[in-house]
Amino acid sequence: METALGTETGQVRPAPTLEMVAALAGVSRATVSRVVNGSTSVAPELVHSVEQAVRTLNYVPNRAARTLASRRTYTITLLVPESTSKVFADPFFATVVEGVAKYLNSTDYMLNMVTSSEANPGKTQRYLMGGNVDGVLVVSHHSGDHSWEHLSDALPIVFAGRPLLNAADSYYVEVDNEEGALAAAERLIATGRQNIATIAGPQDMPPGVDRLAGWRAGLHRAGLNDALVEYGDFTVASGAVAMERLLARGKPVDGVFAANDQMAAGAHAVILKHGLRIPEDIALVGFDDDQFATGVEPALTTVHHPIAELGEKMARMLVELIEGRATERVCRLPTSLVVRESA
Amino acid sequence: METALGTETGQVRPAPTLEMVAALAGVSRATVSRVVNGSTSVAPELVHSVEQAVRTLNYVPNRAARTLASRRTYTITLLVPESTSKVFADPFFATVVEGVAKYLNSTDYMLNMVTSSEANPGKTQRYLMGGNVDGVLVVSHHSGDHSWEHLSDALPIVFAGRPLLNAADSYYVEVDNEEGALAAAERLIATGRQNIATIAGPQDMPPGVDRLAGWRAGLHRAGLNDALVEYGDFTVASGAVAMERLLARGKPVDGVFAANDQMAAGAHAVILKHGLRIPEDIALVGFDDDQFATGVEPALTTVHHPIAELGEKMARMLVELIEGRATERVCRLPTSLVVRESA
DNA sequence: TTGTAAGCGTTATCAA
DNA sequence: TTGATAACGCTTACAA
Repeated sequence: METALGTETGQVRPAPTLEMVAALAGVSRATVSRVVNGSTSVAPELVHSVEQAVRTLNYVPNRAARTLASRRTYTITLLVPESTSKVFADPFFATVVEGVAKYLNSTDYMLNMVTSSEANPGKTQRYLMGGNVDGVLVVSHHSGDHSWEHLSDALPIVFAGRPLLNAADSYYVEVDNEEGALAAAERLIATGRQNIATIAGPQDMPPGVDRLAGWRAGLHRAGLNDALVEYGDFTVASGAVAMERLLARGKPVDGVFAANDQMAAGAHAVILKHGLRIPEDIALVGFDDDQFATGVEPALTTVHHPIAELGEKMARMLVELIEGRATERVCRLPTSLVVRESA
Repeated sequence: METALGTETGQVRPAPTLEMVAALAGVSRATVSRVVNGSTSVAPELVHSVEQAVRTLNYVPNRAARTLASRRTYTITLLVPESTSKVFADPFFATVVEGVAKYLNSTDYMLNMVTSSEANPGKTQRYLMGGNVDGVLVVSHHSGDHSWEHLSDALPIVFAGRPLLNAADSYYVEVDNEEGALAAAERLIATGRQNIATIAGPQDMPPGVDRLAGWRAGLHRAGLNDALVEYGDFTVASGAVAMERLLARGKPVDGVFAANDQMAAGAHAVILKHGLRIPEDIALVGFDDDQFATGVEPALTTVHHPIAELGEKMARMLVELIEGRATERVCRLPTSLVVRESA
């Protein structure tokens, strides 16, 4: 019968086992295991014949058996905070995953995604703590969810971005926000601006804090006043509102650094709406170098945020942690200024 | 020493085993296993005491052991075609994943992502065929990559969208493209349009074909001429070009159905550029209901494509297949017309 | 309905 | 350097 029953879909031939390889190569299973795992202490000729056997049998080790015996899973979990069920649509998240996947592809580790489900809050926890995973990657961009920071007691774990809590003993990768913001301020200064404002991000998020600090540092170096500060929440709308407030102060403004491109885009629209020119009247620099930077006209000069690299680096650090190799606890990725038309 | 060496980060207490549960509950391991797996033939009181023990021990089954013994992995792979390393940034893909993850969260299955790496073409294949996975989900949106269609001989596999090859014996979920396009045409007709054009998608992709057919069906029912057809490749730019050609024909056009919102957005810009009004002079209907539909002004009337549901349904079908429960071979999701301003 | 015991395919320990 | 052999934690006949 040609129904939809899945019964017939199982593997046709059972996968070859280590034992079959051993038989074919005329050695013990232990030796095959050694060869497969790259142990050095095997005679070259045996290595050769084992490899031969592996190839002709098309042998591939059974992960479950290997995990059971070695107590290593070769699995890395990407933990997706439930808060945003829309995370996947977030280009930041997507790009981090891309980087993670890219690096992991060069290793033996598999990536598995778990979204901590609202339906079953403890399930994720038990899964992670239950020895089903070698390590965890946490990506909670611009979010207040820090519920997983304690996990690090039980499992190697690397965060995307400096965690709010326990930053002192967490492993994480972040972009050098302060340096990037400094470069942005310096660009504004280099183009001759004297009255430079910033639209800062939330001060309860590390990127918000660091980017403001970088901007301040730049202005101080040039001996400029750093009083022109308005705050937003990283959304386009908040950037527009902040820009309106900046203009409403009645003080001269000829340069603005927005702490991300979305807020810059909001400011951008407001500036034009007021009949001012970019960059002639007001120069504008953003941060992130995402689609919002090129989605406006004139396009934004901005600070490039190497997101895919961040993902790659996270994965690399986690693997090093898992394998007990020394690794730095925090990695700060360099930024670069992308000069377009707005400044 | 407080170095970065991962050695110290392992689990503190070893996870409780089935055997410990059995001891605590005063039954055999077999009985615990039966209870944990929901087997019916266990005395209620034993069920109770086992569940109690499970809870107090916070027992969670070891996946590797379970897999090894049962030869079932409880793992589903999301296969990401290598062609696009940027898939993750594709909102279609992201939304499908969201739906998949949502459904899988209600099951025992874990989701694991593999991007078939260019570096190691056979690796993915061996992994999938090596009994490491119970089933595969393939998402290759708008892509010509059909390299995995043969996998279905060895493994349950469900496709997102009707596969180009072997559609007759593949399992897949697709939106009802034809019905959606028909509804779009009918909307145009209902608003009194007489000269209705379409910007069709590539005719070597099922959605391209089906949406054109649906549009034709609508026009035929109303006794209208279906000669106004131009083709695009689902990009904004191609939509603009197609619209220019439509206008250049010199024939009256008062309604346009674009086979996706991106092409509609391209057409949208061209129509306005020609000094024509939307919808007064030309009514415009898109397909997909994505960000491009609301990103233009006036916003697009369009056909809603339930992408997250598509992901959910795919996962559900795959699990049914894996577990040998009957499931339909193809699922066609209904669409709905979203009326905004453009028609 | 319950328990016993034999695997499942590796890795790891320990002798040789 | 190599090979027996005992785990690893669970499922599943088969017996009771």
